[in-house]
Parts: sequence; C-alpha cells; structure tokens
Amino acid sequence: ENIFDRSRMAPKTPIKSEPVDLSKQKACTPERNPITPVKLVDKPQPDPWTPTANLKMLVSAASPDMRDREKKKELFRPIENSKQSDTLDLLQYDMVNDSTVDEFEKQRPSRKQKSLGLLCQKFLARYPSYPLSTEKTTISLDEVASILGVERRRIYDIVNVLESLHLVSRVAKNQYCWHGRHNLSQTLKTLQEAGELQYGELITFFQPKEQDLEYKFGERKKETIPNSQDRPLLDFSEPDCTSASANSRKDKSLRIMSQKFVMLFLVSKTKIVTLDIAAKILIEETQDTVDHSKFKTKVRRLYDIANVLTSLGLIKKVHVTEERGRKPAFKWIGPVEFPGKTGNLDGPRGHSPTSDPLPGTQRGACAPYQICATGKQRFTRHASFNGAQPCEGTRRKVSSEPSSPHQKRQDGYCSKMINLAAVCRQKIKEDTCATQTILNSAKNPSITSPFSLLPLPGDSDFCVNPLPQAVFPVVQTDVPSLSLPNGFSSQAPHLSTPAASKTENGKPTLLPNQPLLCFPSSSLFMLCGGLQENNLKETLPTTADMRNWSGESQAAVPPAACQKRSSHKCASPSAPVDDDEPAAKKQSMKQSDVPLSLVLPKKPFESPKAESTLGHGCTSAEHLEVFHLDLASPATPEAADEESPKLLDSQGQEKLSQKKDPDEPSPGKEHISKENANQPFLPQYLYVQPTAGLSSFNFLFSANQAPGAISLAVSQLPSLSVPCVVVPSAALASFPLVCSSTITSPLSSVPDGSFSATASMNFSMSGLASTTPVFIGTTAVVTPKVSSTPSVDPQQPAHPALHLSPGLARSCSAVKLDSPVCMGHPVTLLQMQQPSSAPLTPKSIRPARHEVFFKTPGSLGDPVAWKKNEGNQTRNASSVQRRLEISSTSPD
DNA sequence: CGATCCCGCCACATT
DNA sequence: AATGTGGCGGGATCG
Repeated sequence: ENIFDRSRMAPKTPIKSEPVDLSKQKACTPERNPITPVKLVDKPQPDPWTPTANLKMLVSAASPDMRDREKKKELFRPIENSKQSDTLDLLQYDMVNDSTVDEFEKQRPSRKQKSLGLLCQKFLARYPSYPLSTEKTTISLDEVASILGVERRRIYDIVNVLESLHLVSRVAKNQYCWHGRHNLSQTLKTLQEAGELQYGELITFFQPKEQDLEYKFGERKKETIPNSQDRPLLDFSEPDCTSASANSRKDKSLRIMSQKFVMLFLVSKTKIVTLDIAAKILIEETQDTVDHSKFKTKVRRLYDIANVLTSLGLIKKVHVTEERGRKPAFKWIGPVEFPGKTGNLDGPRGHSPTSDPLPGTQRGACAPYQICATGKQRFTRHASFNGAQPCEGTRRKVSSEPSSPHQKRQDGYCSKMINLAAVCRQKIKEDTCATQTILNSAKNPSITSPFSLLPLPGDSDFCVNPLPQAVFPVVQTDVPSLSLPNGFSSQAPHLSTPAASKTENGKPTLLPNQPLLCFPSSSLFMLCGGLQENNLKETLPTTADMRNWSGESQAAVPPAACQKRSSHKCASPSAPVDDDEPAAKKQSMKQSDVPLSLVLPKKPFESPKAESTLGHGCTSAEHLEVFHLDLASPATPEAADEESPKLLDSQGQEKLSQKKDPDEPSPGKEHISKENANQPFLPQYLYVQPTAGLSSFNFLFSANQAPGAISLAVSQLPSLSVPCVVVPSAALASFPLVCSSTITSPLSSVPDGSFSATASMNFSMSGLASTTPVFIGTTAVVTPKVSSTPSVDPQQPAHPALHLSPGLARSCSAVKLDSPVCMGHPVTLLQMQQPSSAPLTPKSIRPARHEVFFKTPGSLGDPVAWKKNEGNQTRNASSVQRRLEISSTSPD
C-alpha cells in the first residue's frame, strides 16, 4: 500500500531521506510555493484520476459519501487535478496495475488512505528536502489543507511534529516556513544530547523489557498540574516576538512529545522504543497518575507522531516480543551519528554558508545549525531544550507581559527527573509504592515548575514575578540539606533559617539556611547534584547552542519572562556558584563508583559507597548534564569558566567551609580525569534503596550537590556519606512540599552549614499526588559579597533573574532576590509519583542496571565533547565537573 | 479483540 | 467575537 501511495505522492522527491536529491530539490523548489499548483511534481493526488475514473464514478454513485468526498477534493484542488492528471496518470498506471483492487480502495477511502502518515507524505512531497537557502518556502496551512483535501486540524498534527524537528517553523498565523532537512541532523543531535541528559541511559533499560510495568500508577491522582512539566525541548517560538508568550497553552504537547519521543530513540541503544514505554515516560512527566485513559490518550498521540516520523523516514514500525507478547514498537532508522556540530546536515549542499535554513529572519546570528536560530527572533523561538518551565502556561497569563516571549520553555527538568525516576522505576519495578524523587541540584531552576506544584496560594503569579531573580543559582552544588518534612513543612515556608539537618534517619533537620525539601511520601528520590551549569554552558557549543538558545532567549526575554529559566542565568551572575561542590565532588568522584550508578541495594545505607562518603553516590554526570543542559543554557555559561569557578570558590568555599576546591582549574585534577572535564555538571546520584528500614525512602542524591549540602548531610548522615537523606516516607507524606530556602539569609547567616549559597532545591513532584508536593526552595543566597564575581555575564543580562521557588519567593519575598547576588543553585527534586508504574523492588534493582541507568561519566563526556566549543578548555577545567567525573571511567 | 488512529468537538489562545 | 490552535477521546477500522 505504502508503495502505492508513495509512488503517487512522491514521485518527485523521494521522501525519505536522502539528501541526495538536491538536484531534484531544485527542481522542486519552484514548487515550493504553496500557491502554485504543484503540478510539476504532482503531488500525489489521491485519486488516480484517469485510470480509475470510471470506477470512481461508479463508486461514488454507490456511496454518497464518497461522492462528497470527491467533490471536496475537487473543490480543493480543482486545478491541480486537472493538470496533474496527466502526469499522474503515468504514475498511477503503474500503480494501478499493480493492484487492481487498489482502485477500489482508493476510491473508497479506506482509512489507510486517509492516514496521517500518508497525508504527511503528501505534505512532504510538496517541499524539497533540502531547499535552497535562498528560497524560503512558506506554507499556508489553509492552502495545504485544501490541497491535500483534509481538514486543517490534520495539518496541525503534521506541522507540529515537523516543527519539533525544525523542519518547519511557524512564521505567523497560519503560516509556516519550510526549512527542509538541512538542520535535521543538528536538531537530532541536539535532541540526542538533551535526551541523554534527560533520559540518559535509562532507556536502555526499558527497551525491551520493562514493559511489564503497567502503569498503574498510583492511585493518586491528581492531575493537577497539568502542564507543569512540559517543556519544549526545543522550541521555537514564533517569529514574532510579540507573541512570544504565546506558547503557552499546554505548550504544544504534541511538539514536546514529539521531541521527547525522538529523544528516546536517540538515547536508546537499541533504537527501538515501544509505545507503551514511551507513553509511560512521557506521561509521567506530565502527570502522574496515569490513568489508564491517559495512557491511552498518550499512546494515541504517539501514533500520530509516529506516523509523521515514519513518513520522514526516521522510524519504522516493528514489534518487540517480550514476555508478555509482542508489543508495538518503533525503530529508529534515521541517522544516528551526527556530525559535529552543526552544520552539516545531511545533505547536500548543506546549506551553504549563506543559506540559512532558517526562515529568515535573522540569519546571521544563528548558525545554520542552530535550530533555534531559525527563529526569527531569538527570543521567540529558540529552543530550549532544557528546561522549560512547566508552569508557564497557566501562569503566563498572569505575568502577562506582552513582551516576554518566552516564558514557556523552561520547564523542564523536572519532568526529566521525573522521567528518570519513572524509568527507573520501571526498571526497577518493584515496589509499588515507592516513588522516586530526584533532585537536581542545580539546574533547572526553571524546571521545576514548581510553582505549579506549589500549593502556594499565590502561585499564579508565581514565580515569575517574584522570583525572577533567581534564586537558583544553579550551581551545582547546592543542595544542602534536605530537610524533611515533618516538622518542617510548616516551617519550611518560612524557613529560611533553620537549617535543619537531617539526621540520618530521616530525620531531617533543618539546616540552616538550607532550604527544605519535603518529600512526599514517595519512596524514592533521586537527588542530583548540581551541575554546574557553568561549565556546561560554556562548554558546549553545540549543545551550547541549545542552551544558548534558551539562554539567549532568556536573555532576550525580559527577565520576568524568563523567570524560571532565568534563574539559571541568574545564578551565574551572581555567583553563586559556589556550590559546587568542591569537596563533595571530589569525594564523589573518588568514589568512583559508578558514576551515576545507583546504589541500590538493599542495604542502602550501608552501602559503602555511599559512605564512602564521598559523595559518591554516584556521580554521574550525565544526569546532571541533563539538567545542566537545561540549566546550562540559561545559566551560566557565561559565567565562563573562570567565573564560575571563582564564584564557586569564593562563595562557596568561603562560605562553605568545606569547599575544597574551589578551584579547579586544573583540569586534570584528580578525579577529573574522565572525560568530562568539560562537562559541567555531573550529576551524581545516590540512590538509596529503600530496603529494609528505609523502605520508605529512596533518594538519589547527587553527589555533586553542593558541597555544603553534602557536608551537612554527611555529617549527619552517618551511613550515607552521600548527601542523601532519608526521610521516612511517612513523615514526608504529610507534607506535600516544602520549600525552604534560605534565600534570604544570605550566606552570612549561615555560611557554613548551609551551603553556601544556595542551594536551592526544587522538587517537583509532579507526580505526587496531589499537587502539593513540591518544591523547594532554595536559596540562594548570595551574598553581596560575592559580588566579586558577580560579574555579570555579558550575556546574561544582568539580571540574575532567577527563579526562586515560588514558595521561597514568597516566603522570602522579602528576600533579596533582587539583590544582585542571587545565587543559588537550585536543586531540583523530582518526585515521581508514579506509583503506579512500577514500583520498585529492591530486588530488582541491581547494580548493573544501575549503571545502565546512569551513565557513566564517560558517557557523559561524550556529550560534552560534542559541545565543542571553544572554550572548552576552561570549561573542562571546571573543577567541579572533573570531580564529578571521577567516578566513572572516562569514556574513552 | 486488540491495535490503530480518524474525526471532529471543544477549550484555550490570539487577533 | 471571530478565528486560529491543538488537546483529547469516542468510536470506527484494521489485522
């Protein structure tokens, strides 16, 4: 069938892949104009006019429906039809001959004929895969819809997916700009990188197996927070700046889903992703509870996306047979390796330098590859992989600023975290109850969409306004201690001060300054250490792009708008860096264990590793990276190597007592070895399994986290050296969220204990049951002192905008967010609520897996490497990263 | 009967 | 308010 269709459709361009077509393309180019009837190429008309005309007639006569349909078609493209027919005929003939029956079918529009995939092929056939740079093809949705004979709604489905891959970009209302595949590889690369961060190797787990889990998720439901987490990975906004804000509405989940879906493939070792797994992963992000219906809906959407991707020749359908039987799945058949950066493209000519894929607007700035660039305005568009913020959608209204174009985007990390968690779970499967949470240290400020989560009353405004500054510094480190819940919760809000320290058992104590975190009942948490965004940012060029995008966008955007994201940036400026982690990291590094690996065990506590103290937990950069990415973008890149470190040092160290090393300059440092030097962030996690005693909680912590945090933790936690804290779930349960942040108090207040600056944490619990859970604050504190570093990044606008956690913000409102200094690193915590899905059982978990789960540092490195960029060196240098890296082996 | 997924209602966003 | 967008899920088709 396909063939058949194809022939029609694509007579001209081979849709699939091939760059080769250039020649054709050119030919095609003329077509591009939407306006013009495509005759040359002929697009595929559905009906074979000539050959079967008679039949049709008959058919139509027979069925009124058909007839109508026919009419419509005619109406739509009368012109074409007539003309085309000639050309088509030939083609058709062939086809027809092949299958006589087809004729009927054709006529009778079987469902297949109307399939989205076919429609997409037709759509794609109209445009050259590699359009000349010079030309810009604009696509009018109405026009295309009529030409193809479908409702506009269907076109949206296609365009949204294509947009997610940057094959097109929205220019205006009803108008899209066709870019072709020139940037496809870049986009994929970006997605791959982002995907690694987000999903890391989780995927591998899934892959085949895991399905088992059903998603049962917990029963909690709460969907509340609907969007919170989505973020477009890359998004583009519209050209018009004005609208920037526009994105909100649910944020185009289709677009986001599409990117995430692609990411899964890119990250997957097998390159095969089953629908159910993808659905689960995607779901969790969004929400938790996955009811069955939701799952179903998600799957439906995935089919839509898959159809388009299939038409693009990026995936193909396959079945995987597992225990349960065979499941539908898709295999990635597109490019796997991407050239370095940029550019390249698959194709052909690549866009010559001159050409821009992008629509237009700006060309210059953006490199071709940058996807974002395309965007016309930077702001509007850009993609930010990372973090998007979830909340925005709703919020945005509040803010309403016209200008801010983007708000949206941020988001995300949380979701990632969530995803990870989810994934983990799945893998793990086990415990039903457990939930995982992940913390990120830094990065994502935005991510979190905490707001949404937050119960706080005011949210609406949330963050945006309030926090702009950013609380989050993002720095790696940060996470100080977590406090738990119980008591705190109440406090938390206020919190700043108290620090609680946690005790080992779950007792959380407050740490001074530290922000509090509450965990919901969930069982597992992952904490990720901070990553340094800085590095990342800087480092990655390519990736950087992404980041930049986001970053840029942010920059562009009004601070407010940025809010969340901004936070990242903010951090940088302020200096917050500190966190990093020096010491901690080192430790962690030392640990070497697996970097990310989790520790699992049943005995978690004991796990030596953890104890080892150091942070080990695992550090794995990867995760962090992921986060970082997001963060990064915003954050600090600017910071530039130097700064960041410095910042860190100064602040962090100073403040923190511990810090050891602020420096880090040397790349080599000890641990660092691994690849990553560059990597900015390494995430480290500690995973504690809940086993026995712990059953209730599991955390992953990132080692990185702020030193401070660690330190605290460490001390407190006996067993775990890691920063992990255990909290009894029960206790936690009660609180939904917590925030604490110390924001206010600047370092001064509590220097040491607290992390230095900031550590803000965010948790997003998206899933958590109720909405409540959530977030955390952080603190960032920055001292003015710090200022030294404060340098503002040039890039970054000065504003430190950061996001504070909402809660914090409020609570702290007073706080100085404003102050220039803000810094905090945000940490994000995610919780997974997903109970349903797979509970984890301790048993299931194995180290091996762990590894899988998390990438080794080495792996991380790679991505990093990608980053390319000039500045790598420095970046690399960042001590933090290095440290982190330590643990695992270097990729090489 | 489960896998697919078309179709189009309808909410939300933008104009 | 009109129109653009796009979530969403009922229920038809396919296999």
